[in-house]
Amino acid sequence: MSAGSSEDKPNLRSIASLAGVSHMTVSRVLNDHPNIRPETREKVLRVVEELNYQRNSAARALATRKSRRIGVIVDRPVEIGPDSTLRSVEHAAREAGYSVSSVAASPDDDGVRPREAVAYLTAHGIDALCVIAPRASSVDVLRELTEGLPTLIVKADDDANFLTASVDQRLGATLAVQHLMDLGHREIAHVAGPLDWLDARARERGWHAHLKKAGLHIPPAFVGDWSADSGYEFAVAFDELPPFTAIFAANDQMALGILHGFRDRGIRVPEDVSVVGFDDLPVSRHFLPTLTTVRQDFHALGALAVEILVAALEGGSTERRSRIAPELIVRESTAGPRSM
Amino acid sequence: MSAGSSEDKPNLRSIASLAGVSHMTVSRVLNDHPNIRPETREKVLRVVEELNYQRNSAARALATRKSRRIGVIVDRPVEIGPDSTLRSVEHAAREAGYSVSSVAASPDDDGVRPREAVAYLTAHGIDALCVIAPRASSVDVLRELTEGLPTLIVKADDDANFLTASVDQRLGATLAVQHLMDLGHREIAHVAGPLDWLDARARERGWHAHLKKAGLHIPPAFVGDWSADSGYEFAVAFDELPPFTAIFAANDQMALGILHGFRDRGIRVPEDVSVVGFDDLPVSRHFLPTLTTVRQDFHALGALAVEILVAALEGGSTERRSRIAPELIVRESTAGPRSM
DNA sequence: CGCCGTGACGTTACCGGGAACATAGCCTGC
DNA sequence: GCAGGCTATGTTCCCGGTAACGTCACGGCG
Repeated sequence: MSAGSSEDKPNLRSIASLAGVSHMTVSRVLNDHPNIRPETREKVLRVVEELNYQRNSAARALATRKSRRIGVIVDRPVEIGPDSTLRSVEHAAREAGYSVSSVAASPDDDGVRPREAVAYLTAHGIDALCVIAPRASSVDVLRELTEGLPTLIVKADDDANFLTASVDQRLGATLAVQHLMDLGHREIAHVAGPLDWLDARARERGWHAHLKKAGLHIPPAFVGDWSADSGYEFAVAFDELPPFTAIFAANDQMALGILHGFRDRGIRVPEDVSVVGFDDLPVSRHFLPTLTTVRQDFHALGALAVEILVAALEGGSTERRSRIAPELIVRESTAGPRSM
Repeated sequence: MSAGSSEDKPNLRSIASLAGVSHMTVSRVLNDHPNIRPETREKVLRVVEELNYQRNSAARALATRKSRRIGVIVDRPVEIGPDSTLRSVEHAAREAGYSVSSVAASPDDDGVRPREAVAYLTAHGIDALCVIAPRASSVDVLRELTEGLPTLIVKADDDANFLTASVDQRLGATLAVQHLMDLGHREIAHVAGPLDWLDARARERGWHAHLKKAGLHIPPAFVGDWSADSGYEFAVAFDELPPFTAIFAANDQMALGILHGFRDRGIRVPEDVSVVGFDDLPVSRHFLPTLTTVRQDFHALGALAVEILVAALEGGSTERRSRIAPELIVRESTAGPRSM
């Protein structure tokens, strides 16, 4: 907004001169030192605000000999979904001589708030950004926030603003639906994730498109929230046999909830209804019945993301996107339809 | 080992003077510049080696204007076990104005190698260290590696060298065993995690001690590897009804594998055998049967760990350790013994 | 034989903050 | 009326690296 003022990032000195004080005064204001006149403080803070100044954490760390960073060692993390992608991003980054700072959604809030997350990360100094399991709304916000910051988003669609890498979600959905069709199912429902999530959307579209191509009836998708609880809720909504013979669930957790809900309703899987999940969690092969699902190679995905990012950072960015093929894993939860 | 040489950490200049060159030459050697005579390079590297010199990443970042750090945003991570502790450590650290660098075991290797992990973390500059889900052997190695680095280990026993925080594992085991005893069980088996893991050991000891206190028979514990697969293997080892009426599994994943294995063997849960898990994963309430388990508040644990660490870093370390109480969650997988 | 290019370093000036010390105005007390 | 002590601010130097440029010896060449 402000007419082309600063070429480079502002620093202590530049705001000091704009505020008409010395850089130490600015430093003191920022560090909440006492003995600063309120009016001076305000004057400084106004300039800080206006230039959107952020302290350089490296310089600070150098001067104070404190990094304000805590190292964490986690032995035997559980490898599930986006978490395992993060794990392998960290691993691959470490191999490439990079370190990783991550911001994850906590169970309390309703997802990461991209604005805060980016602010936090850039404040601590990053050369590149990687976004895992994004929502469409987040991507829109990121578009403006990541100006000049090499950014990779784990999503399938190409994007002029971002690097991308992904497992082919539509293909995964197609594999699941095709498997059910091969078994003879013609009424195939879908329990989707929240459709603001790109992965949820891609899986829903894959399901929809493949049914359409086969000329089958397309029921409305039920939209869950990724949790097993939401799968359970879906399943217990049917007193009698439901109006379909198979379900494609957008992830394994919801599929598990469905198995549970159906059992509570006396609906048998796979005799009455077949269920397919998505992800192939390490535990899914032990669900009862064991779960037919679409395996994603999260590990390869994380490694690929880092490879692309590092290439963009260091070399002439060769590839801007890449896609990994998922794989159908057939287990007990799917069989021919009851009417056969 | 080397007789008290350096007071402070070595830096480029100190190496340079010891090697009889200028600091720029050292810098060039370290950065693999051409135009360095092999003998000079070796001379420098020898000193670097001897002083165990590590570049200061903050200074480097300041000079190069590159942090070699990748920011990652993960939306909707799965909240399971140690992973969720890490999540809340990150969250709490962020709130306290700290950032986090983590090293996690990857599925390929056999756990984090503490020496490499600490080297990596210190190379990137950390003020403190937090170790989650540690093995006894790791703790021993860390003892010598973390000299002068405030370190918190998530473990129950007090330790003169480290800060500690934990969920009370023995109490958790006691709750599980007591619950089974209350139901009338007198033959209570245990499927343990690898006993090098402190948590596994604490749970095994809790089980053992509580059986002993009640004067019950103490069968040898079966040692799994935390995975559902290992629980399955345990369960399918019995053709007939097993020689116990209840099992306390050291985590929910192994419990799930046990449920699966018993179903494959035609052993009913809870009619033939009761099963109790540990952790209360979000999915455990949807296992079939739904799993009775011991809930750990991983979130509180992570927050507590950071609180203690930050207190140690900033204030006069008030508390050096703290313990959180677990909670028994009763579901379908436990009932009175078959002989009743 | 003097010129110039190049290899192998050394010197100096930064990067962007903060600690320590210096300074200038003002109030207080004797 | 002035020493002494605050308060609010400025100066200088330093943190530990790296970039840019300077220096010096050596060797080929016209």
